[in-house]
Amino acid sequence: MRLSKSLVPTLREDPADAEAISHKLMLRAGLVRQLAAGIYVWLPLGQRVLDRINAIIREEMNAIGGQEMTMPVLHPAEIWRDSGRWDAIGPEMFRLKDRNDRDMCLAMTHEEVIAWLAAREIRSYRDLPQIWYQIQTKERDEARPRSGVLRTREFVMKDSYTLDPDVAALDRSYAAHEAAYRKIFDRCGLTYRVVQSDTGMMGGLGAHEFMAPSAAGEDEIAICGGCGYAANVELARGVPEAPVFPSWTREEVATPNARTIAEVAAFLKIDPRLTIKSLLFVAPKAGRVLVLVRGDHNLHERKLARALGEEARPGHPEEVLQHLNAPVGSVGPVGARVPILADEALREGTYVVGANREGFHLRGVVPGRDFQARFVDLHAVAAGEACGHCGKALEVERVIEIGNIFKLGTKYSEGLNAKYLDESGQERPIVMGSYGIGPARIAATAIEQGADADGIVWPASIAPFDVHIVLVSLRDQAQIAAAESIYAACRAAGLQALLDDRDERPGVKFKDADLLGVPVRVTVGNALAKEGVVEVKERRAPRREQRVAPGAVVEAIRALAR
RNA sequence: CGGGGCGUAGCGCAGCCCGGUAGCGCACCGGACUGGGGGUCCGGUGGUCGCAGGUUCAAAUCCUGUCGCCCCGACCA
Repeated sequence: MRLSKSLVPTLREDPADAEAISHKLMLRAGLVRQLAAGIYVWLPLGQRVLDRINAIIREEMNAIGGQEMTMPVLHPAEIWRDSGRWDAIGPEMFRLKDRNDRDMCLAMTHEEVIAWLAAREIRSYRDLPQIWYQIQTKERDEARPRSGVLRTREFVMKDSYTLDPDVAALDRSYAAHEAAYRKIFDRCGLTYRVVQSDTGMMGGLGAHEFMAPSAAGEDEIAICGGCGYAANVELARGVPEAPVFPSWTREEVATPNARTIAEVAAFLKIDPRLTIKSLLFVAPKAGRVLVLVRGDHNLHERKLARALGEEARPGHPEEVLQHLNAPVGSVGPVGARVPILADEALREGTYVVGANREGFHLRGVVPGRDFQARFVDLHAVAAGEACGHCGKALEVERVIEIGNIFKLGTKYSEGLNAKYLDESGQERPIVMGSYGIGPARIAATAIEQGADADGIVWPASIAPFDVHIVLVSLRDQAQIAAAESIYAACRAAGLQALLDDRDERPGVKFKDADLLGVPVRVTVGNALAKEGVVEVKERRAPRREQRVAPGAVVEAIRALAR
């Protein structure tokens, strides 16, 4: 590709709207442009990166027997009603009506279509297993699109779906996907971990996520250096260190104007770990619940939802006053006339809690003796807590979710009547799995993990080009001739080549070359006239460089790649 | 949905508090010089100041409403 004739709109300055490194660089390097919140145009260079990522995905999916297909983006409501998700999903689904006033929606994902198709085409155990996949656009009206292409409302996703006769076969399909995913992310040059993840409110038989460490990530995982335990913090259990409990006798103490844990602890001159945080939640079915975590801990609302079996919302201050007869800052479990859910860290010990009386707390409260509660894991795991398996300290790391694998089970096959006849002629539901990868997230993650102060540093496997040829001066006929011959030679050798043949000053060209991050740069400049050589230099530190005759460039590039 | 911030030329920003000719840098166009890390000089093009109302002799500036975008949180089956 010739830069002089291409749309590669590089930006000298950071765009005002971008925060994440990958977001800034994808805009500056001319990979993408934003059309609206969470909706992006992929420009030619960005498209090339996506194409290479998708090619890798296709190879590895085909290698485990995956069959690619194309599915509709526009769906009838009917199949979503059959699975129960038409009503279960809220405003995140784009909904519309056709000219005959029929309910339609835009595809957020394709379990329903797969199950619909399986219901029609799969009859016998002889038809199983199957792996079907697609690389297609999905639409989700995200509450908050953010971080460039990391979280968008319209995005391309590789989704595959497995159809198996039973759970044992599902386990094999699942393992095949995990192995394929490792190959895909390895080939894309990413650093990542595989962690246990939440199966969510919709159930499922198990799930893992592929998580790439990055400051731009939206998720956190807990990892153990000792035994290798790794899980999303939505799920991760840590054992916090217990404080030394004083031998308090139970008594009411005045705590004027002390409402927050920090204020109460400071006023009583005690460790915040000796206090209990009491939060009123309201759930649709369970009703009001008082939720307790240790003073220094934060409630993880996802864990609460799992414990309750439904989503709960924090109670309003008026509700707290009405049901507990105390303002928010003085609420506690003793004498509370609502069910109590307490974090496991509170099983042992003696604590300070709100007295349900404004301006007072109770000191010396013993869970189990002074109030009854159901104990479950509720607190968000923090770095330094002990691993539940081996006792070593856990680390907490910010990550980007680049892929997930999920054992669905029979939820969708039952809803959409996808059944088969087994060897004994018995009708049974197909057991499904679903497996996603976000190609745009792979691109953004590669930038997050590889970029330096000068710009993008692409992994060679997914770079938009293999070689970036900088023709320094258009006024030197010898340079032009050499650059053209190198460009032709690279292409003949099967290398994707970008030729910077713009009439720009050298500094501009070098800056742009660094910004674009193509793995190898070939500079055709002064050294040609002086010494008859061009420079072949790698983008990634330590930026090794070779000076070779124009005819030896392809060989030199190959040598650098080794 | 809650909290915060921002909409002024293609991009990055100043001007707004205190109403009175719409500015700067980069980019772009023409010219000259220059030519290995975003070069210099000269001359230009380009803006209904997000939109709609209102106040005023006069609104980018004050008031009301509205739309859009970003960040934090909630949400992400």
